[in-house]
Amino acid sequence: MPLKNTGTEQHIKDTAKRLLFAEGKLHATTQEIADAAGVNRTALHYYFRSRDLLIAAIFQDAMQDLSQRLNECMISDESFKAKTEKIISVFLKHMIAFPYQETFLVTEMNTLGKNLITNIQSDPVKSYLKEAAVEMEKGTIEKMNPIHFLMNLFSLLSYPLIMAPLYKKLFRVSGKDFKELIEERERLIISLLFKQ
Amino acid sequence: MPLKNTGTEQHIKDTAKRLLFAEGKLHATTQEIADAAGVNRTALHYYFRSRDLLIAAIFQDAMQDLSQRLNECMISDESFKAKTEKIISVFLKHMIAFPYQETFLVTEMNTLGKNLITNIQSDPVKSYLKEAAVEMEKGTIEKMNPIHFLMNLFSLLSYPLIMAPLYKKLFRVSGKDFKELIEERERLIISLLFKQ
DNA sequence: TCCTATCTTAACATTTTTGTCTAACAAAAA
DNA sequence: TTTTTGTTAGACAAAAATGTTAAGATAGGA
Repeated sequence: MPLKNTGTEQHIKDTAKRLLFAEGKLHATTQEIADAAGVNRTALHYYFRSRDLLIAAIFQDAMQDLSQRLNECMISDESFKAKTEKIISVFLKHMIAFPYQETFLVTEMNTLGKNLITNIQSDPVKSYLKEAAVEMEKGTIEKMNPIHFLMNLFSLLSYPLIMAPLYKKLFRVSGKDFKELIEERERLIISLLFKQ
Repeated sequence: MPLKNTGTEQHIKDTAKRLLFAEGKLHATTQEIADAAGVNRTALHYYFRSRDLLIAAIFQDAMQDLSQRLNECMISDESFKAKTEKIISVFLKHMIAFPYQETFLVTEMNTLGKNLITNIQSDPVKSYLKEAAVEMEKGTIEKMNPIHFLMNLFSLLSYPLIMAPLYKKLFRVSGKDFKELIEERERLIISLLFKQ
């Protein structure tokens, strides 16, 4: 709780978030982060004491942010399909902004991540899964373990963005064309998951 | 090219592959790799000169291995659906054995990966994509940019395994149950991608 | 005006890791 | 038996990165 809030602490966090989760420089050193933020390296220690604490802070921020917005989608008062469309929209925006956040999570799961993951609320997810089961009974989506439905949804959303740098090379697609491909997926995923 | 082939070089590679790509210890030090292989750290330098060269070697091996098997599926003499089933089977086996290899690729794309990716043959992929387009005309799969079809396929295959540690916690599923879930996906993915 | 939180500069200690070198040794090959 | 090969052991140099500390500078608030 700083008395004079100069915004430097937040600026450092934002910069670190951009470097790691947007640009994919997962091994960025404290020096690189400080340089990118235009502050002295000691300022990082002044605010966060250690690199690990800074990283933990930005990861927690990002997860908090995303999971809250997803929870809002999941417990909203709309139809299952409308909810799913919102989830897709929210998640896709997040993935476009921070494509490396999930990769970071996977690589650091064994070390930093352990505690952070347990913070994820699972109640909204459970209620969303229940609704999926109802839809399966109604026949609007194919019958399967609802967990499969969720895995399918997030697979189709996340993976192409995680692999974007590879796919651009492999398919020889420009950044602009790839962006268009990704945008197309919003309705493609819906039409793949829903029968009607 | 050792005169007496004692298998130590291969053993080191296999161990490194297991540590990094199977167990996900992507930051394993030369000491840790040597210990896991039961050899002296000097032996690593004796065979590979540097950590980077060792890593590059195992990554190239693994990519070579996988892409060759996938290419065989893609250019085989079977129906499109049969090919796709084989691709799923081959890729799933690989992902189960080395779930962290793709994550490693993503994190190291900017440094080591640059050269390695260009080695990927894209001709079999191109011919597979053409066949997909034919199937779309026939109506056996939904009409879309064939690149979407391929992205969908690999998304549905890869992502759940990349995220396995997270999903197990999130859904509170045991390793055994999760393995069953993954095995179910083999036919689930087919039924999702093919209309008939 | 004085104080204090914010932030810089600079120097330095520490740790971690990589990579190198040399000596030694066992076992197979010549 | 001698040589070569594969491998260990130990010591060490060098680099990279983190973290600490002390000494200011500066500006806004009391």
